[in-house]
Amino acid sequence: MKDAPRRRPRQSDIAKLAGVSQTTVSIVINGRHSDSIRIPPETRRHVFEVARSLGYTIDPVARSLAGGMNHLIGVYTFESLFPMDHHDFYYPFLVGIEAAAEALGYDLLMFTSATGSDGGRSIYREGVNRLGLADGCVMLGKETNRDDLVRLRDEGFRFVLIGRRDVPGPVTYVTADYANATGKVVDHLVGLGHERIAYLTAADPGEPSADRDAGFLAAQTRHGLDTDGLVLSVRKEEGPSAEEVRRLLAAGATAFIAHESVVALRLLDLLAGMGVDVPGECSVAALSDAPDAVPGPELTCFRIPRREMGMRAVELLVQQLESEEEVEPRAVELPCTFVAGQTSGSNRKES
Amino acid sequence: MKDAPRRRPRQSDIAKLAGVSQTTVSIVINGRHSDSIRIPPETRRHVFEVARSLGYTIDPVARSLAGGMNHLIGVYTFESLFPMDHHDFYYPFLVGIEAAAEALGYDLLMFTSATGSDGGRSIYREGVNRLGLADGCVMLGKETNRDDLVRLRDEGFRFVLIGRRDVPGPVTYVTADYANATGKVVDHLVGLGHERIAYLTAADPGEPSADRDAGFLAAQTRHGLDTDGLVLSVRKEEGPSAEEVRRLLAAGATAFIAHESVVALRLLDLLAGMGVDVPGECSVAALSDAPDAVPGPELTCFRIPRREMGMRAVELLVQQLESEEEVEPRAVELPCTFVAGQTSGSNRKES
DNA sequence: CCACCATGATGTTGCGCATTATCGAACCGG
DNA sequence: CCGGTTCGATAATGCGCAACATCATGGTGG
Repeated sequence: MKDAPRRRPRQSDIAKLAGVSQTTVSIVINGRHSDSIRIPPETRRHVFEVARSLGYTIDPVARSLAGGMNHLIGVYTFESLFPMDHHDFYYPFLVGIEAAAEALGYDLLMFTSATGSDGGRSIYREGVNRLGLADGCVMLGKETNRDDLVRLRDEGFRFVLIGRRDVPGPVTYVTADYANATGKVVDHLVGLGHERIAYLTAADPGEPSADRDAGFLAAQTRHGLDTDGLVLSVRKEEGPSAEEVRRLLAAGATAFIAHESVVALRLLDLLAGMGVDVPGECSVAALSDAPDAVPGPELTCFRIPRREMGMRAVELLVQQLESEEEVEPRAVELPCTFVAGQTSGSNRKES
Repeated sequence: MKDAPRRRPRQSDIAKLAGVSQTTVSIVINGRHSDSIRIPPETRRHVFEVARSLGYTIDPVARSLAGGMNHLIGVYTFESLFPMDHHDFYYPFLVGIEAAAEALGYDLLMFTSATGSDGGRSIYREGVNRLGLADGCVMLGKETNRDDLVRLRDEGFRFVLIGRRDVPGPVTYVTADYANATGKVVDHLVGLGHERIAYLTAADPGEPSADRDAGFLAAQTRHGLDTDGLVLSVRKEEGPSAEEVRRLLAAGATAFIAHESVVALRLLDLLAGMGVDVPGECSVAALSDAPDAVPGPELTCFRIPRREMGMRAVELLVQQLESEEEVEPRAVELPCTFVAGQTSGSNRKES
C-alpha cells in the first residue's frame, strides 16, 4: 500500500479543502490578523482544523526564502571544532553559544567542510564563501587569517569574533580582560609579600599574550617591581627546563607567573623535584584557567569566562542581524574571576 | 561611504556581469555540465571569476526550495547539545560526526531552536519542522519521540538514528552491540570463578537497557547461572541503597554488574564503606564506559565506540542522500571493546 | 437611492535557485 | 546548397510562502 512518496501538505492544500485562499491560510497560520487584516474567529478555527487534519507543518525553507533570514548562526573555527585534545578548550564556548542561540531562536551552522586540501581551514574555498549560508557568524579559534577577515567584512558579512583581533578597520569581538586579570594576580602575589616575581611569558605571540604582557607591565610599574633576570619566554609545548628554573630561583625569585596553566603545572613538578615547597617556599600562578580534571593542588590563576563569552558573542551578532540600520562594531571585554588557589602563599624570605 | 545594506549577490548578478544567463551561472556553479549540457572551460572560468569577485555564495534556502541539495547534515538532539553535565556523553559522538562530515564535504547544522516552551525538545514545534533545512539528519539523544520519528519518515525526510529505536516501520540506525558486550562481561566474571552475580538493571527503560538485559539473559542461560534474589532495578540518579547492597551480599553475591557506570562507582563507595575489599572479596563491573576523568580504580566495563558510531551514522546518511534510488534502511551494530579494568578478580569464596 | 465605510477576504508578485524544453549558430557530408 | 548534428547556450516555469494591493459585499447615514 505504499503510494508515491507522499508530498508534504502545503498551504494551498489547506486552502482548497477549507474553501479559502492560500493568503488567508498564511495569515491564519502566522496569526497575522490585526485591525487592518481581519479574519473572523470562525474561519480561523476552521483553517486550523483542516491544517491539523492534514498534519500540516510550515516549510521553513520557503518561509525563509520569502522572508529573507535563515535564522542560522554560523560557527566557524580555524581548527577542528571538536578536537580530542582541545576538548576543554572549545567546549565552554559552545555551551554558551548554544544557550544563547537557543534562547534567541537561532540554529547553529557548524562549518566543517571549509577545510582545505592542506588540512588548514580557510573561509574562501575555490573563491566561494561557504559562510554565506548563515545570516551571520561567530568565529572561534587561534589562528585567524586576517586577510580573510578583512575581506569578509568588506563583503558586508556580519560576524563576531571570540578573542581580540587586531584587524585593520573595525570589527566586533568579545574577549576576556586578560590585562586586568593579570594585574590582579600580580596584586595578589605582591600582597603576599613577593617582590621578586619570575614571569614566564608565551613564546608564540598573539593578542591574548600581548594583553597579559601589558597587564603585567602595568602592575610591575604600579608596584615598582624589579624584574631583572626574571623574565623568560617559554614555549607551551616544552615548558621551562629545570636549568632555567634553577637560574630564576638563583636570581631571587620567590614567585612564578606563567601564561599557560600547563606551564605552571610543569613548573610545580620541577619545583617539587628540586625539593622546593609550594606554596611554603615559593608561589606559582597561572594566567589562564587550569584544566578541570587535573589532579593536584588548585592553581592560583583566573577563570576565563568562556561560557559567557560565547553567549555575548551570539547576542551581539543577533543584535546586529536584527537591527535595520548598520550597527557600530563593538569590542566587549568580559572580566575574569580571580582564583586564589593553593599554590601561592606569603613570602617567607625577608629580602 | 556607507551604502545601503548591501544585498547578497545572486546568480543573476553574476549573469549580468558575465554576460551570460542565470541558467548558465547555475550550471557552472554546480558543475552540472555533462555531455548533454556543455559549457566551454573558458566560459566556466569567466563565470567563476565574476562569482569570486562578487563574493558570491549559494543561498541554501533558495536551493533547498528549488529541490537541490544543501550539503548540510542536521544534528538533532532531544536534549541540549552541549550540556555541562553530559559533557562526556555527546562529545565523542560529535567528534565522529564532525570528522565524517568534514571528510565527505558536508557542513553541520545543529538544531538548537527546536526547544519547546516546556524545555523539552520536539521536532515539530507549533507544527513547524525546522529540520527541513538540512538534507538529512543525524538524531542523537535519549528521549526520542516515536511519533515524531514516524511522522518524519512518512514525510520522506532522510535521517539516521544513533542508538537503536523500536519504531514501527523501517528506520536506519547505528548502535553499539550492548548485548554481546554484556555477554563478554559476564563471561569474564564467570571465568574468574563467580557464580553468584548480582545484576543491577536500569529502572528507567529504553532500548539500550533492553539489549543489555537480553545479553545478560543469554549469558546467564549459557553459563547456567542462578540469579535468585540477585536482580535489582536501580535508578541512575539514586543508585542502590546500602541496605540493598547488604541484602545482595547476604544472598551470596560475589560480583556485581550494573548498567550504569555511575551506579557501579557508587557501589564501589558503598562496598568500601562496609569494609568489603574490591576486587579481593568482591568484583564490580559496569555495562557502559566510565567517565574519563574520574579518579579511582579503572572499572571493569566496556567502551562504547561513540566516535565510530558518529562517523558511521554520517556515512550511512550521506550514502542515502547521494544515491538516486530509495536505499533500504539499515541497522548497524558496532562492537564495544571489553575493558578488564581493576575492579574484578577471581572468586575466593568457594561455594 | 446613492455615497461611504468597515468587514472579510482574494489575486498577484517575487524571494533565488534548479530544471525543462528549446533555440540559434556553426560545422559537415553529400 | 541543404538536412542533419553537435555545440553553446537560454527563456520560462515552479518550489512554498509572505507581502502588497485590491476587491466584493452589506450596512448606514444623508
